[in-house]
Amino acid sequence: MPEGHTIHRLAADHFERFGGRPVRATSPQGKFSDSAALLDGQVMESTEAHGKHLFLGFGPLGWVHIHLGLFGKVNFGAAPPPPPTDTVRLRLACPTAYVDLRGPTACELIADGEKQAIHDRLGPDPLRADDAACNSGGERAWDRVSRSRTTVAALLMDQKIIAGVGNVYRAEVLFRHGIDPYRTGIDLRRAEWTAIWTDLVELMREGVRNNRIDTVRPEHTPEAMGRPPRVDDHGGEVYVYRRAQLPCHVCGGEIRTAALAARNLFWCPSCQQG
DNA sequence: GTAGGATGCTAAC
DNA sequence: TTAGCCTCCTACG
Repeated sequence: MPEGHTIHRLAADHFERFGGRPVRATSPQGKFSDSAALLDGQVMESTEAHGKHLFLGFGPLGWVHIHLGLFGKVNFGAAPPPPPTDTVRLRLACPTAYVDLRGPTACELIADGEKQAIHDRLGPDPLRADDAACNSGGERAWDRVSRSRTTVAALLMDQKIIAGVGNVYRAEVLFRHGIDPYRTGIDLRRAEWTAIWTDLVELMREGVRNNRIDTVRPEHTPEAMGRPPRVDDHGGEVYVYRRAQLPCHVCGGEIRTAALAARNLFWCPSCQQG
């Protein structure tokens, strides 16, 4: 689930249900009990996302900083909440709704300064308004990308360079621009990077709206290509992600996979030669 | 029932 | 580069 679009969506969903109201906070699993006791009865004043980091603002008390990691899950429901299972790290509840957090890499109560330190070590986020505006984030990322001998596939996953992109968006955006994932940053042209950045802004915004990742252009949908309808098993329509050894939707060639920076990379060698 | 993998990241070597 | 963290789901006996 969790790439940047998921986290921005979670920020909005938390605020919609709990924003401006006092919440009940518990940690059935126990690992967040002390902080939950402090939060209990406090007002959630704001919510915010930067890359894959979620911040729930509780005024002078500080922020709940949540990072889902690979396994973390968030589940919203309508009141009354069912009895929590023992894996629930944090449950927040108000008279109308509740939310359960399970398996996060991080769930901690932090102060303003600690929150700022997290922002400082993250790169620009295509989903943050000031980064998207006038391509300012894209330009900032280009400063680093254009000087790097690292592959573009690895750069896209580096949260210091660009925040919020995960394994699905990296594979898909490279396919959409016909870029060989093994090209290095220093070898990319500025126009290619600008196209990647502006595409990510659009794709990820749509990801927030739909709460899933769809990357297939209208002219390549099964209907447009005269092929039977399909469902990718992670819930969105994509070109290459987790489609190893299947035929490319565009050229029919075989999608390849390889380990890169401890993650599975997927690409179409014939469509991505640029 | 069990093993293994997954849209992530960090610390330690 | 690797191990470790945390949970859920699928594939396989």
